[in-house]
Amino acid sequence: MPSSMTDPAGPRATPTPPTSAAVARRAGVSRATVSYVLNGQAAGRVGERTQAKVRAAAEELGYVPHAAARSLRAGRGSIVLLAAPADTAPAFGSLFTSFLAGFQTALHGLGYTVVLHGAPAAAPLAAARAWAELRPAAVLTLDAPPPDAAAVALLRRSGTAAVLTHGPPAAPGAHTLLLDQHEAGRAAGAHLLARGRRRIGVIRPAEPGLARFADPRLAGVRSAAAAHPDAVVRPLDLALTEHSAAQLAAAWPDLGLDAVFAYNDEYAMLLMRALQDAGHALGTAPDGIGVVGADDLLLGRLLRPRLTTVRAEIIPPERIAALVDRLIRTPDTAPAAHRLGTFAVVARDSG
Amino acid sequence: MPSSMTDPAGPRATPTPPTSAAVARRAGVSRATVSYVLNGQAAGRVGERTQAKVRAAAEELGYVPHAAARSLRAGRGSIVLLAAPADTAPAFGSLFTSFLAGFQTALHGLGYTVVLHGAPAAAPLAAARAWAELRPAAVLTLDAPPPDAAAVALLRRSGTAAVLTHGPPAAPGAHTLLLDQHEAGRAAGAHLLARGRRRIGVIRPAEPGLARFADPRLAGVRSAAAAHPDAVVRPLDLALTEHSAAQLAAAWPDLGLDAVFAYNDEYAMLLMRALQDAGHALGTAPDGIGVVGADDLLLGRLLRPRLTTVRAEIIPPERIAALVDRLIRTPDTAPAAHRLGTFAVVARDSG
DNA sequence: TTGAAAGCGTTACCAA
DNA sequence: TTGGTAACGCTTTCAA
Repeated sequence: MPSSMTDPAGPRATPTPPTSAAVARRAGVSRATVSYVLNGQAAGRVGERTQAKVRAAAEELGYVPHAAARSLRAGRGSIVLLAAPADTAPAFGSLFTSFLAGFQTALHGLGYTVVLHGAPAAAPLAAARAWAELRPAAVLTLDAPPPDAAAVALLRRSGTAAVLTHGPPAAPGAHTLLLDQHEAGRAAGAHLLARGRRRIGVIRPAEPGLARFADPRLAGVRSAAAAHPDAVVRPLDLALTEHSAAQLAAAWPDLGLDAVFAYNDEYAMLLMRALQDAGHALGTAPDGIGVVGADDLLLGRLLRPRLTTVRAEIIPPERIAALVDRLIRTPDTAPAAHRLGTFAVVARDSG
Repeated sequence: MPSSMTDPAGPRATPTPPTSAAVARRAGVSRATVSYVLNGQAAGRVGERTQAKVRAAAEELGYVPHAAARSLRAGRGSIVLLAAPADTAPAFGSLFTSFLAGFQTALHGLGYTVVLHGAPAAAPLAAARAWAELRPAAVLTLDAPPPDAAAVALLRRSGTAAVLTHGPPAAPGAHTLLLDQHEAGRAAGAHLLARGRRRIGVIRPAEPGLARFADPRLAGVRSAAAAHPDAVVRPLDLALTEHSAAQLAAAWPDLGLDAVFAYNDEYAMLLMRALQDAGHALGTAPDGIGVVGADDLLLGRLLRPRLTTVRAEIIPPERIAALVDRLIRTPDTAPAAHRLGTFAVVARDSG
């Protein structure tokens, strides 16, 4: 049976993938020469004819260098590890997806490989150990709780040049990418107060992963209200279901509130529908309930009244990628906080 | 200066992270013994006292094994590479985010590491080469266009046990995870036709990455309409902006349509709002325009009329992870198509 | 212009 | 019960 015969089941997994040694053998040169040619270090060292032979041999064999072997030898890897457990992703929502895509592409352009690690949030130290096995150049956690001092120390000692967390809070020894949710609440609260609202409800989503964002937002509203002696702030629990929203709407008259900060645009839409179905007026209508969402989704502009919302102005993922790259190159940079963005109110008709 | 003094700038990156050799030296044993102890192969080979010494030394040094060195030695890696370029993620939407989280967690539980590779969709062969450098156990592309025969062959030869693509179409030599968009269109079309609609518009999103899903959906509606000689199907271009929707709504009377399949719930919401603002009735109202969306988002239940939608019943990510694991273990399984799920209409009031 | 050899961190075989 | 040693695939210094 001729070896050139095609396997009808398609290409099979070769027991041993081609190595640079195989290329060298086929081209009749040494492994060193192969390395020089294939890494562009051949100028003035290897003859033209030899280079051509090497390239041809590599091509014919379908040779692809082995990244692990290379970085083992080089002593430094090019992995940027993104730690984002399963229950975090929904919390970040569609913003997360698009951020991830841009961030990933930017890092790729800088020569890094992004590894997504969805460790089921175990003990911080155990998680850090699992990450450290990959010898990442940088670790970026979107996780809560953030790594503690011991976890950061373990990573640093195992060669991780930069550890970044998404905060607040700040993790000791790590850089912090700061997006202050408190500020979102403060902006929403200040806006409603300036519009004359004084009895403000604040939605606390029932989804557990969101408490991390919701609590500081509530505190932000409270801090805005502190300037007005007659202002009242009241937390309201709400799950992302029609049933939960109907319950809240039914209880509304007893709450005596004139406005609500709905955590985000989706909760806002859900609540607005339930309030309207229960016969309440919204926005600037007489006795209308003021509603403010967050995230500035398209749907907010399609609602009636149009939804006032708090928008996060996030710095572009390319800049964050560049920051990570810089921190990797200067591993001894003192840990600091880096502002990820700010919040601004987009005023429409609902509040 | 005592070496136990804490560095005020936090733990610094050690020039050389601790290796198993360092642990051996500290414990006064050989590297082999360390390996046995730390991998649980020590039963009946290494004395209790020695084991304790080794563990203590590893702990004190903060030793963490080097995954790349390990898999180099083992000859097989545990990476599952997920190829999803930046412009694909938005196309999959929030469904993608939640799928990704579940899939990732499931694979992690099976001992794999998920690597996200957002190669800016270059030539298929170049992309395959970049993937092959990581020597992944499996490659799963969500990418369009799918890898061609040469790309698949390159991966297989470099040791990738399983290559999976998301289709249709099927890629030669690769397994296919099948989610037939044609069926979604057929289901929507059949539903509208059964409700007596005959002049059906089909939204074609302007976003380029979506054509891949939109075109088969359109074809599906057409195939459903083929059974009705008097049925008309007409593609309608729409971007995800209020302006674009307003344009389409303004042109509506000239189109002479009585129903529309809006690609998904977001486009449906956008279009419904624009049609309502232009004075058109929707759903079962007299002369109401029938609207069908897709994805069964919460927002569809909040619209008025409530949105009829096509829902994908996707098999759970754990099952897909198990499939990938099985294919890795039996690398010579003949390429086949695996159904990812089916589509069903959720009938509400809009169409 | 090319090749030989060392070494990155691991594990597994074989000898002591 | 333990240790020496080779090998995984690659790059780079040094010598020819």
